[in-house]
Amino acid sequence: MLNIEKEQKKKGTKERIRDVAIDLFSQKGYNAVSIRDIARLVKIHESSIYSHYKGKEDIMDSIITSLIEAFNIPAEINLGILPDEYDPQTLINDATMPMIEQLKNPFIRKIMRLMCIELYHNDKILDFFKNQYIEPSYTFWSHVFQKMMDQGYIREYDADLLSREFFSYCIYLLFEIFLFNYNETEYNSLIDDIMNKLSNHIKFIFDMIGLKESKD
Amino acid sequence: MLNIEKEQKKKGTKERIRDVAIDLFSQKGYNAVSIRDIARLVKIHESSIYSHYKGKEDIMDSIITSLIEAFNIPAEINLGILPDEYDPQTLINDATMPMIEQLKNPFIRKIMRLMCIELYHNDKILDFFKNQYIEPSYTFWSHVFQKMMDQGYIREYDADLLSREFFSYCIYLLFEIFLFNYNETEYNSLIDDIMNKLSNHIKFIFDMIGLKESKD
DNA sequence: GTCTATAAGTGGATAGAC
DNA sequence: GTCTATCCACTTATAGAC
Repeated sequence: MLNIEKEQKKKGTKERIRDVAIDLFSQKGYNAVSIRDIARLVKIHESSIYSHYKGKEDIMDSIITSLIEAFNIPAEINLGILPDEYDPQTLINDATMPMIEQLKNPFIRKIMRLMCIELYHNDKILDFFKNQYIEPSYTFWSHVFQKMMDQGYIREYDADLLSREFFSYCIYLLFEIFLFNYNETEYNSLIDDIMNKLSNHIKFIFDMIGLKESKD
Repeated sequence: MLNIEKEQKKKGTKERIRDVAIDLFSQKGYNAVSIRDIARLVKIHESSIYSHYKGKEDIMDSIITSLIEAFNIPAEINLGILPDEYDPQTLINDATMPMIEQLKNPFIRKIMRLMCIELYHNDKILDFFKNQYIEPSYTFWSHVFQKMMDQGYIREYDADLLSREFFSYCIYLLFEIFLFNYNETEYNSLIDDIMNKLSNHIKFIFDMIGLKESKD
């Protein structure tokens, strides 16, 4: 029992260190934050951090693991989630909603912001972003558009190009939010703004690629 | 005469410091580079740097001035450069060519990379990027598309939205190049890749917004 | 303008008492 | 597991000799 208590206390501090580190790293960037800054906010001595982590980089590695878990992207794309009969616009809305939902979670916001900020400086983040986030998304959307074409919902067009046209804008929005329009205190209006822009983008794509008049 | 010689020598060192700083900052980021790193490469003592700049931040400020000068964006948009009769695709190509040309200049590449990397960490860069680069570009392209509509080259559509659809992708490409696909040693194939993607994007926009069959 | 010398501070990290 | 004490490498920056 006493061991379990100790274990929980230990685990608690370790997580507090990680959470404070996420706060600081996502605000100031990895390089601008010191072990001492973290220790000060956790309210333990800086040397105590080394009882939980090997060092500063070890904390960052632990955060990156959280990042990967938070996104939890399946290795293989499950296209079974796409019903055979479905209104394209609704489908896209449903598929982009998780992105909006993620933005409402402050932990995810911090961790996404950290990802954007440290993308260039951290090889592990870069690898995750390129190979586990961007690339599978392009593949996913390519399949979605191909399916829509096969079912006659949209005009025939290169599915990979369509996927790029659609999803590149989503990544652009990611950078717009976290690199050059970030305001944690007003994230509600920020989310409204993003939803509005995303909605306009989807509207544009379907105004252009939809069947409408041209089918007759 | 002797004064001029001294002046030139002084100016030479000052510029060498700035150039080395651009190299290092754009590779490692501002925080990861020390005055000593710069002095070592310029082959002067670190203290000598303070004869030319007030300190590290002063060097960065000087670089930001170069950045602003390099882009040299006019305060007011000159739509006179747009001829009245012009093939839309060619017009867009001509207007995007300067972007490609800029990428061929190694100095501009470094300074753009630095801009992307330090966007979040540096308020002056952020201000330049948002207010002097992004915003005027959106306005410019909005006017271009409006003019095309007025002349009947493209379908009627919200010009601001079209501008966003077109130019957001350009900014996305900027980040793709400098944040997550950068390779200075193979920048030739990189430029080919960018030209290809940009060309596909322009093709997409005009496949969608062009008159073609629908006018008949 | 460049150097030496040095100040004064911050950084990450470890040893050992409790 | 947390603390005190300490190390030492590295940082920006200045004063003053040449």
